Amino acid sequence: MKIVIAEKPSVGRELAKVFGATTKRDGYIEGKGYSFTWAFGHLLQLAPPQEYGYIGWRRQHLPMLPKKFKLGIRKIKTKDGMVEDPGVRKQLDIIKKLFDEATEIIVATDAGREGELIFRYIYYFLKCKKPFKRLWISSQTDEAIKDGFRNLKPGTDYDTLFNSAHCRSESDWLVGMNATQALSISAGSRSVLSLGRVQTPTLAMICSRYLEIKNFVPQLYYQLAIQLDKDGQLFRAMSVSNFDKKEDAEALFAKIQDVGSGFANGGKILTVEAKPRKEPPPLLHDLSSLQQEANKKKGFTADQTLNLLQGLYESKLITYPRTGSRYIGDDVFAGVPALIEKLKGHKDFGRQAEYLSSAKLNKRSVNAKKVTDHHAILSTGEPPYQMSDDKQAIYDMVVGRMLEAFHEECIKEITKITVESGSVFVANGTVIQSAGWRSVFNEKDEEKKDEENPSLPKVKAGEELPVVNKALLEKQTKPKPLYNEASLLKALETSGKDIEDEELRYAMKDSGLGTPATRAAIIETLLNREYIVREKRNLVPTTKGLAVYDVVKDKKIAQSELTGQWEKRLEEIRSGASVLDFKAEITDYTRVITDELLLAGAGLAEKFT
DNA sequence: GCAAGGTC
Repeated sequence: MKIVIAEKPSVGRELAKVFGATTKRDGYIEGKGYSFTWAFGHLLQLAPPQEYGYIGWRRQHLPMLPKKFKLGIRKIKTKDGMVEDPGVRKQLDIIKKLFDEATEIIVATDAGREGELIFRYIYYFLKCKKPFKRLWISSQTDEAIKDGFRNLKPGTDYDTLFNSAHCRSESDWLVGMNATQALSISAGSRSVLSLGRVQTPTLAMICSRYLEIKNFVPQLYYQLAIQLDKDGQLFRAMSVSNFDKKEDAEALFAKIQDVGSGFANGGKILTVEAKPRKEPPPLLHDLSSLQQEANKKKGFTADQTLNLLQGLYESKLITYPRTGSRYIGDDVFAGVPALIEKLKGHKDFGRQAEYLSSAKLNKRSVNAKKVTDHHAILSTGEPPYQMSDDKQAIYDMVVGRMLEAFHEECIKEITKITVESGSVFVANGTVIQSAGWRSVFNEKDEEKKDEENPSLPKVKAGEELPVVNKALLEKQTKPKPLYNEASLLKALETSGKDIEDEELRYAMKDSGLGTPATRAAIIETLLNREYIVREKRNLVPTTKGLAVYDVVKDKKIAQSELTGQWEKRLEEIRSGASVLDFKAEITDYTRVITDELLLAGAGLAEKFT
C-alpha cells in the first residue's frame, strides 16, 4: 500500500479523486492501491520550556537553550489549561497506522518551507524510517496532479528545505520564549509581556505611528482657487504653487483678474491636454487583499474575514483562502469561463457575468510563475446556499473581484487645463469613457475626488474666460493616519520594502512580516496582551503597549530587518549552507537579547499598572 | 503564562 499524506483534508480528498480512490475511511480515503491521508496543518509543535526542566518562570533558567528540542502534540486551550487536541491525537494515530503498513510514502504537503516541516515533524515524531518521495506541485488541477505524480522527487532532495524550516521554527522558539520570559520577569509584571520576531515589530509599527501623530505639528499653508465660466459651465482651478507665507498668497490673490475686480474675461487658457488613460482591472484576491477590502467596506477584522472565508471554504464555495498569490495558472484559467457561467444568476453581478461570458477575458491575473503554494481565491462553481449576511458579503467580494479581474480595462479621459490669472492655475478632470471592470461594483474612486472636476468643458488654448469666483484657502498639513486593520495588513505585507540593506530587502521581497495565514492571529495576540485596543476601526497602543515599545524600540527584536536577516540566512541554508553556523548565531543573539531585557525591563510594570 | 507557523 502506498500512502499519500497531504497538508489538509481538502487536498487529500482532491488527490484521491484524481486517482479514482473512493473508499472513505476514518481519516483517509482508500482505493487503487493507495491510501490518501492528511494532517490539519501543523499537528506537532516544539515542546514548551517545562518539558526541558525549566519549571516556572525563573531568571536563573535564562536563557533557556535546550540541547535537543522535543516535539509534542498540538495543544488547545480548555478551562483546565492546555491539553492535547484529541482530534489531532486521533489523526496522528491514523497516520501512524498507515505509515506502519506503507510500502512507500508520498509526501503531498504544500510545496513550501512549512509544508515540508509539517510532514517531517510527523515523520520524525512517529519515528518512521520508511523512504518517502515528494510530490511538488503548485496547482491542484487534475492535469497538474497527474503530472506531479509522474514526476515524484526523491524525498532527500528536500532535506535542505527541511533544515531551513527547522531552523526557522527553533529560532522563533528560542528568541520568543526567552525574550518573553526575560521581559516579563524583569518587569515584575503579573501579566505576560510577550515578544517575538513578528509580533514585536508589528507592535513597534503601531506605536511609532501613534507617537508620530501625537507629536505632529501641523503646518499652515495657503492655496488659491478660482472658478471659471465657460458658456455657463463652471469649473474650478487651483493655484499650481502652495504658499507657506500668507502675505505671498495674498499678493497673488489680489492679482486674480476676477469679474468682481472688473475683468470680464480674466482667465486665459494656457494649455489644454486631454489624453485617454487605460486602467487595468485589479488582480484577483489573495487573503490579505480580501481582508483589507472587507475591513474597508464592512469593518470586518482580519480574524473575522478569515473565519468567514474558512466557512465558505469548508462548504466548498471558494478555493483555499490562506493564499498569498493573486494569480492563477493557465490550467486554472481554462476553467474560468465555466465559473463565470455559474455567476449569471447572481443578484448583483448576473448582468456582468452575462456580458463576460461572451467577451474576451482579461489575463492580467493569469501568470503561473506568480502562483506560489496556492493560487488566488476563486469561487468553485458550487451553487451557493442561503447564508448569513456577513458570509454573503465576503462571498460577493470574491465573485465580484473575479468578474472585475477578467473584465476589460477602464478607459478614462484625463484632462488638464492650465489657466493664467495673475498666477498659474490648473484644473484636472477625469471622465470615464468606458467603465470596463468598474461596471461590476460601480463605485467611485475614493482617492483625490476632492480637487477634481468630474468633467471639464471643451476649451482651447488662448481662450479667455470670466473668473466668477476666487478664494484664498488656508490649509494644514496632516499627519499620517493611525493604523487600522487594513492599513496594518498592507504594512505587514510590504514591510521590508524600505529596508536600506539591499540583500535584506531582497530576502524579504516575497514575504514581508508574518505570513498570510498568521497575520490575523498576530493582531489578535497584540489585542489579547492588551498592548493595543480597537478604537472605532483604528488600532491604538495602550499604556502597556507603549511601555513595552519604549524598552524594545531600539533593539533588533523590534525591527523587521531581523526577519530579513533570517530569511536571507534560511535561503542560504536551503541552498546548502551550514545549519550549525546559523544556530550559533541564533544562540548568541538569544543570550544577548535575554541579558538586555533582564536589565532593561526593571521597574517596567509600574508604568502601566 | 510564553513564539510563529499551519489548519479545523
